[in-house]
Amino acid sequence: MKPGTRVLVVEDDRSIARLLELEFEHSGLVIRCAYDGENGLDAIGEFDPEVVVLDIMLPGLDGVGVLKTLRQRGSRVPILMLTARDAIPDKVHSLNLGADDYLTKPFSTEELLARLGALLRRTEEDEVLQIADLSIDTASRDIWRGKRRIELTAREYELLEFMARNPRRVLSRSLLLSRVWGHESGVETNVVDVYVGYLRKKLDAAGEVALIRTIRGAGYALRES
Amino acid sequence: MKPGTRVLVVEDDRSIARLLELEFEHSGLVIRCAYDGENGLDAIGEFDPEVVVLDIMLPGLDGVGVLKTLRQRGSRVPILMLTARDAIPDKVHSLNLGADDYLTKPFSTEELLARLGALLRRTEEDEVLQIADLSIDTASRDIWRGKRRIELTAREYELLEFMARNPRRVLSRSLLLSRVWGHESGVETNVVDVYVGYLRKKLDAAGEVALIRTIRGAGYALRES
DNA sequence: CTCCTCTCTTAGCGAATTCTTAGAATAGGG
DNA sequence: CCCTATTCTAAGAATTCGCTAAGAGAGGAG
Repeated sequence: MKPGTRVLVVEDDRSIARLLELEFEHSGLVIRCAYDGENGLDAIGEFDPEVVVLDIMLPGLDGVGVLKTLRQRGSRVPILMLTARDAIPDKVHSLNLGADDYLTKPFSTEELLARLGALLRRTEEDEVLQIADLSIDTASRDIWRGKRRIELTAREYELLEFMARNPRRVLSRSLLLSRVWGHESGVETNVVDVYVGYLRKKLDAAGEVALIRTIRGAGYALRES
Repeated sequence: MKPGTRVLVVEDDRSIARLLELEFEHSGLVIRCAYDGENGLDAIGEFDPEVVVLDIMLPGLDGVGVLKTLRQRGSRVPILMLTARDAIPDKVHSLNLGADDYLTKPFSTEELLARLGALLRRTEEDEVLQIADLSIDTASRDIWRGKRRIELTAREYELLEFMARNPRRVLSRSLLLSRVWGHESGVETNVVDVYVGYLRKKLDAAGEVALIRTIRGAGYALRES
C-alpha cells in the first residue's frame, strides 16, 4: 500500500483502535481515529480518507448507519467493515449496503492490511483510459474505438491495458513479456509480436489511423500519431 | 432510534422486563410486555410492533417456538433474541430460524438499544435494484424479470444481489467467492460457475436477452447489453 | 424415518484461446 | 539496388476455460 495513504478507523474499542493506529503508522500510512459514528462521519468530511475501516458495532450511530448515510451523500470511498465473529454471517453479509469488504473479529493486522491493499487496488482500477479515440473502461473491460465496440480476449486485453497505461512510451518485447505474461512464464517465442498483430487487426478497422507503432529494434508504442 | 417506535418485549423474568420497560420508555419508545410465548404471539398480532425482543427461555411456548410460528405465518418483523450466556447451540438454531440478531444475558441496556437501532435501520432499508427489466427488492427479496416473478434460493439471491450492486462491472470468480461465499469458506471449486448457471436458467426464460455475461478469462458481469 | 431442498463437488465435453513454428514481407544500411 | 536483420502473418497444435449433468451430503419438514 502506498505510503501516505489516508486511512480512517472508526472503532469504539480504544485498544483495537490504538493497535491499528500503531500498525498503520508503522506501515507509513496516515491514520485518523474516530470512536463513534457521528465523529466518524465528521472525520470523513474533514480528513477525506482514501479508505475507511468501520466497526459495525458503535455507540449511537452504528456502522450500518454511517455507511448508509455516506452512500446517501454519494460518497464512494471504499469501506471495510469489521464484524463480530458470531454476528450472523449471513445477515451481516447480505447487508451489503455498499461496503466493499468485511473482516470478522478477531483478525490479524496483516490480514487487514492485505485487504485494505486489495481494496485500494480494486477501486483505483476503476477508471477509463483514453488514447485518441480509443477508450478502455477498466471496470467493465469495455473497449471502444470511436463508436465501434471491440471484443478482446483476456490476453489481448491485458496487453492493451498495459500499453494504454504507458502511452507514447516505447515498450520492449521483454518488458511486455514480463509484465503481461509474467516473469516465470517459460515463453521464449515471438508471442508479443503475434499479439500485437491480433490487436492491430481488431483495433484498426479499414481506414483508421494505426494506434500501435513499431519502433524497429526497440519495441512497440501506443500513440495517436 | 425514532421516538414512538413500537417495541414488544417477550420475557418471563419480570424484573428484566420491568427494567427494559423503564429504559425504553425513557428513550421515548412505546413499549409492551408479554410474559410467555402465547401472549407474545397475541401481542404481535394486536400491537403490531416494529421490532420484538424475544427471550429464548419462556414457560410454555418458548422463544424458538414463537419465532418459528411467526415466520411460518409470513411475518417479517425484526426479532432480537435474548439467550443465556452459554447457549450457543440455541443461537445458531434461532438465527437459522429467522431471528435477525441476538444478545446473550447479561447485557447492558445501551447495548440492547444500539442493537435494536441497527436492526431497525437495517430492515427499514428498502431498496430496489434495477438492471434492465430485472428488479430486486432487497427488503422482501422479491425478484422480478418484467412481469415474471422469480424464486431464488438463498445462495442464488446473495450472488445476484451482489452482482446487481456492481452492475456492468467485471467480477472475478475469486471476488465473488470471497464476497458471497465468505472469506474463510474453504471452497475452491467452480461453485461460482455452477451458481451462475443456476441464475441464468432462472433469469433468462425463452427469448429474453441474457443478463449475465461471461468475460472469458476474467469473470462475470451483470449488464443489459 | 423418509422425502425433499439446497449446497457443493466432480468430471468430461466442446469450444475458445494461447502459443509455437516457419515462411513471407518489410525496413534500413551499405 | 541488394542484403540482412527484423518484423509480420498464417495455420495448426496444445492448452485452458467455461458449461453442464449427475450425484453426494447435510439439514429440515412432514
